[in-house]
Amino acid sequence: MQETHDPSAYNPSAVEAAAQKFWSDTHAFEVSEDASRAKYYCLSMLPYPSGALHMGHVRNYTIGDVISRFQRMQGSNVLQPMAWDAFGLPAENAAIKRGIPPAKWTRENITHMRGQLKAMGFAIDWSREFATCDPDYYVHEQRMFVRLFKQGLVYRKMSVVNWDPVDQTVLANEQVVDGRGWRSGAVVEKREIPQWFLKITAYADELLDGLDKLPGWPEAVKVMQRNWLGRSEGLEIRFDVEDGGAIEVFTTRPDTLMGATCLAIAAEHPLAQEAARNNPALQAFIDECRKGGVSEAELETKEKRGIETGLYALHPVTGERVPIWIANFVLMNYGTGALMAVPAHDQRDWEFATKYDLPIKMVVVSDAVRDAIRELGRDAAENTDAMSAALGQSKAIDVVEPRPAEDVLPEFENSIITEGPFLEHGTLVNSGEYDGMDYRQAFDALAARFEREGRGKRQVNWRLRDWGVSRQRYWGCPIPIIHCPKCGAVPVPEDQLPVRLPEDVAFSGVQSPLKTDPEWRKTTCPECGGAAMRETDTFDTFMESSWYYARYCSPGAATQIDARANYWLPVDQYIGGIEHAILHLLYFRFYHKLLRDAGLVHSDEPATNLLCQGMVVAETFYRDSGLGARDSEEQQREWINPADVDIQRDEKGRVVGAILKADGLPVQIGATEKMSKSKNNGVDPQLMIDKFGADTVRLFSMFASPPDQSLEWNEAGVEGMSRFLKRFWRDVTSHVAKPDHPEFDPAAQDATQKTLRRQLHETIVKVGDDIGRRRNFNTAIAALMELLNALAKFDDMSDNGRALRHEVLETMVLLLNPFTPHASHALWQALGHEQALIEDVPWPKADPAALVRHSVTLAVQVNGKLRGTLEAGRDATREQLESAARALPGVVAAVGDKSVLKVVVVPGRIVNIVVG
RNA sequence: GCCGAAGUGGCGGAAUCGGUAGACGCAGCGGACUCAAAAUCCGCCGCCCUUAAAAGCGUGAGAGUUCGAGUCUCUCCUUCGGCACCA
Repeated sequence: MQETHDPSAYNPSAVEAAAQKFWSDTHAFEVSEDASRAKYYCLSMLPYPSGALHMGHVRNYTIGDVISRFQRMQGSNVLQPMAWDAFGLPAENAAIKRGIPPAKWTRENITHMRGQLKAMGFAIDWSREFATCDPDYYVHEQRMFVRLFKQGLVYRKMSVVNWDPVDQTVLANEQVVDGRGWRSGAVVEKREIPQWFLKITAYADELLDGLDKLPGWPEAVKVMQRNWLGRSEGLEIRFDVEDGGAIEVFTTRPDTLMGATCLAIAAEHPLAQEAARNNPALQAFIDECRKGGVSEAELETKEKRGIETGLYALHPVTGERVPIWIANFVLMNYGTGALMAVPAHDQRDWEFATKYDLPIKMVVVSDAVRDAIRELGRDAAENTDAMSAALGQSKAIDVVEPRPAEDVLPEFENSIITEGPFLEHGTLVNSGEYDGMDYRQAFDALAARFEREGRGKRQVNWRLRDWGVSRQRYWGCPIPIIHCPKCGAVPVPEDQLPVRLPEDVAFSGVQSPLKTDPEWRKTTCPECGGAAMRETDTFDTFMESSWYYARYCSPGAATQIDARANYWLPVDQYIGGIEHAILHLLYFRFYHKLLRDAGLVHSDEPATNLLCQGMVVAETFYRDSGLGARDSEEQQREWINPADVDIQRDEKGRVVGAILKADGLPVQIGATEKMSKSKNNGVDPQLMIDKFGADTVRLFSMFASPPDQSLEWNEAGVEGMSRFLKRFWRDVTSHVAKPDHPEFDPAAQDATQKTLRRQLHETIVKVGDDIGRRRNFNTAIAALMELLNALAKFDDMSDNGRALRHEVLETMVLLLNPFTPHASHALWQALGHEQALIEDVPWPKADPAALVRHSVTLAVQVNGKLRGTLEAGRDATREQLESAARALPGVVAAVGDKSVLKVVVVPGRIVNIVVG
């Protein structure tokens, strides 16, 4: 390589190795509690050790590192830790595929990926590292579970899972593809098995209210969590069943009760089971409902189907007979597993009623319809137009002929809705004594009535369900429970924890070794001493990732966490993928409240600021592989890695095609998608580090897009970053090679020097604001590039000019440090500093005198269109600005002989002349 | 199906509080240097019409609010993330 011939050229691998060695030798990132300094806890979501670092990791941890190093330069005591989310399904899959035990596979991956993270130069305190599969870690999780068990926050109940009837195993939702098991291809069934649950619903109110105390979290995440929690106020109402028994329904719209034309119950509802006993058609329908997976996406996109049971309930107000149906869209685990269908006022009920020809009865109307009805009551014939208009608004039928109100009204009330339901709140009609009431009045009146009659009550329902933590898998934390035939489920006593997961197992099949090994589970009951069996299920891996952030703060503690945690917590900045917006971040918040209620932490929320990064995407390329036409589109394509493709362009630079480097023949260009194995569009960070150096990779991943948007990997763009760094390196090294110069003298500066120095100090302000407040790293880097471009045009070799160049370069080394810490470390030394940059060199401060501007450029518009610009003093009056604007040639031409109607003057920004 | 987000030049993106649309980078084009290439440096670069200038058009589509809309409101389209056992 040419660089090696020029000693002043930038050599990233040598620069980075030297900087990393220095940081490691000086333990630069190992921190401890120090009450005299402001703490800053910067946390990135811990990686799953899948084998190798991917670009998503690079992006995530670079964001965290930029913020960490920036905060350190602000004088904070910064903690940035790292660990491994080591339990999980992929290790089992790898074990099946390659015959390696999950523990071995996982630990080898960790070793490899740790080396890759170190090569990126992240300012991580490695002394706090752990893996969640370490018994030293999960023992605390087991203890916590036992404590919660004793507090009644843990319970066991039957719960539905995906069952593969061929492999005889439980499948994760991910392993169900189009309703079939991914390995066996068998149609998946729903099966109920006993599982352990954590009572997260006991904290539902607090999880909801807490969102209002998190101004540093993205609004989108808070909205998603709010909707997920799904608090709704309604009425629980009992419908008596004609031949005995009763069905409880929950509704948020009791005002539509008179419009209920059917009850729908879940297939798993006891009444459905009962009705099917002597009815083969019902049983067949229920069996049909058992087919397919349990994921909500699958259930909700299924065709809405139902079957009449032949049973009738009695309407709680009118006493009318209401048919009872079994419907596949009623969820047994939400509300009561039964609902009243009001087709006129609910989208799904409307579709169901239309499909099965059930009556649709309108009982709520809009204000416009209400007014029309009132008008009609006075004089029907003359108000048909108003009626039509109102009916149109409520999507109801047309009224053709003027007719008396007494004819029109009943028809209107019963016939509504050829297009769809009326979903808004309104005024009740066709509801007997409740006619004329609004939503709130009807709600209160019916609630009072049912509470008096003992037929119903006000009820707050949540969409949130308790957290099912049982997994029928091997590679996870064992659930510390012993099943005794006499004493039932008994928690493992403290002194017998941890229940260790055996790691030296033969893992060849789909079954968990814990379940197939007849010896492992044998134990004695802690209560009666009799023979008993261990629980063979393991925890959901979200259990481990729900409290790791707290463990970092108490390395080596004998308890789960100790007092040191309250120095660091809450996390000041949490960073991770937007895909974790709901589940992980909700469990994370929940577990923090559990730790708080155990007296271990003092805060209510685990993290004050949250940044959700977007995905890393890349172009895809493929060839049709010519398999059979019956195969799906995906299977017919052979995906080609972007590294193996050359792009072809026309003379304007537009992409016209792509060819495979190997054979020179064309390939198809696909969509730009998330990097994945299946689309073969992943770019290996290691190759990029080897080719360009970690600083360039860091710089590009921060420059290509703002952190919350998706990032498109593009190697030509990486080369651009490499050019910038090389240029900067050369500028600094050639500057320091020249003779010394005196201090910069502001009193002696000329106009060009003043302009450059103002840009320098504006850049200090902007970069600090972009990193510290806006978290827009791309624009911070753009501003630094602009400054370097300006410096390239500055060829002043006078003493003052050289002194200013020194100030610019030295400041840029510091401003770039969060992004390119290795190069900055080396260049700081090159600039002659004894002290290493990491040894708490502070962030530069802008000089207010350098920032002063004496004039501003204003845009001048005529009727909102730009017709010129105006250079004006900061203190110019509105009148001065207006007359100067009106004198501009472009303005004179645009105004012509039209009359000026209005002039809008916004000092410092714009003059807009409105003519007519 | 439900919840959330995003759509701006050939491409990634900028425009921070409703005030000059396209900063910065990539790609492309032209030039300098070189025996030549690479690297580097300089210049041009939204579309349309044009010798040029000027005008006109332009932020997914359609409407609205405003002196002024990429930005606010409504409707729609497309793409992406999540949907409780992938992590």
